[in-house]
Amino acid sequence: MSKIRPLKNGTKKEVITRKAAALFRKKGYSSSSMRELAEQIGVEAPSLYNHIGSKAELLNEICFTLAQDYREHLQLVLVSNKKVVEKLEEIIHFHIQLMISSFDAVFVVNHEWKQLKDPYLTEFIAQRKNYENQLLQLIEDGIQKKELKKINPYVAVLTILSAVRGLEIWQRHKNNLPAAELEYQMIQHLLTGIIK
Amino acid sequence: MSKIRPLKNGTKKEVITRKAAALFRKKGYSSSSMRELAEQIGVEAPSLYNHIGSKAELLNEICFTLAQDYREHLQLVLVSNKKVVEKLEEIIHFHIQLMISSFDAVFVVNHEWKQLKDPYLTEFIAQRKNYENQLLQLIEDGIQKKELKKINPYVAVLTILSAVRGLEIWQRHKNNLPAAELEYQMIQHLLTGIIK
DNA sequence: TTGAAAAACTAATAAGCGTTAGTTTTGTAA
DNA sequence: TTACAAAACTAACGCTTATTAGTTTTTCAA
Repeated sequence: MSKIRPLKNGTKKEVITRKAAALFRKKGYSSSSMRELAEQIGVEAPSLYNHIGSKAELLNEICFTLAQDYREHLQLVLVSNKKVVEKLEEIIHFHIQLMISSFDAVFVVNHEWKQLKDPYLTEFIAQRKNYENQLLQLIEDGIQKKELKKINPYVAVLTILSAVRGLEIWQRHKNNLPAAELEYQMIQHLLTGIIK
Repeated sequence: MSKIRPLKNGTKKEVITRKAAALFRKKGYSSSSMRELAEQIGVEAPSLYNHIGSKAELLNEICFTLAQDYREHLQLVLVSNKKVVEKLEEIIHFHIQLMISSFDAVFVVNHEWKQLKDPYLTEFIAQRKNYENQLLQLIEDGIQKKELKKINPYVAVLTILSAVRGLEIWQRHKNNLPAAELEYQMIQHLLTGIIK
């Protein structure tokens, strides 16, 4: 067999991680075997261990790399001088873009984070809770500034996060609907409702 | 060990299925072992097979029992003489109620349906597609009757289904927010938006 | 061309899996 | 009390798992 060929600008470990994300998405983390992952790459399973430490490490990598993307973007938006509604639009936009550009990873993080082992599991939950809390504050800010209705901020965060998360279904369906149109429609729905 | 005691109005198989749903929710289907399930019930693993056929059968049972609940309720709502908006409210209401009354099962169906084996997997996907299509028609009906804005019906269905599905997070957080309040707020958000 | 490092290979291990076989215990009705 | 059926038990099978050990091949710079 030939050696694992790294893509341009990608270490071998990154290639393995990317393929792992794709496999984990299709079959789930626990149902994916290292043998199967190796086969996807064109190598025998033990060869993977020249580049990675363990199967669990792959999941850690996938989860925390993506979590950092989310956190960094949120910080950027929050410190900007925009209106609350514009900030919300930007956040939703980013979630949709990430769903498109990193579908496998987004899906795996959403579905398989529970398979993380401590201390990673605890850390992941803490980071996510923090993200939710920052969104909560943003919504409360919008209500206080009278940009938003007097809604329950917790439910608003829940609804928005759930909706963007649900985009995986749209991705899965390989729909004809273009991303820009989807994004516009979903933002409209979440911000202004559907009743005439 | 003592025999498996059926609850009032519950066969032994139902007890096992209920415990399985709880275990599958906490650990995922593939990461749950029959030995662990047996331990939860207070019995040795092989004893389970006096009551069930296989591990896969448990997942089938969980998925299709719940799917039938959804389908039956949708039929009931669709044939009623209500306005489209009222029908939507009722559907959202039912999803929330089911999330409360059958949290384990709802969660397992949402997360583990992929682990179904054919022909059950194919049948499940078909049923879900059918459910989505009926919702789509309802939304289109609402637009035509000018009850709803001229939105993209597909995105509306996606957003609504995703939002109610995301209620698992609310359930998980063991929040103080009462179900009735959550339900009212979420319906308001989904139907009328959050912008003032 | 050589030599060292990187990365592939084969073989194997220990643990865990769902499940079956065969046996013993338990519950119940006659 | 007896007898039958239900349901528990122990032991084990065949398979898959992630991972390690040890060896060979490949790559690449000197």
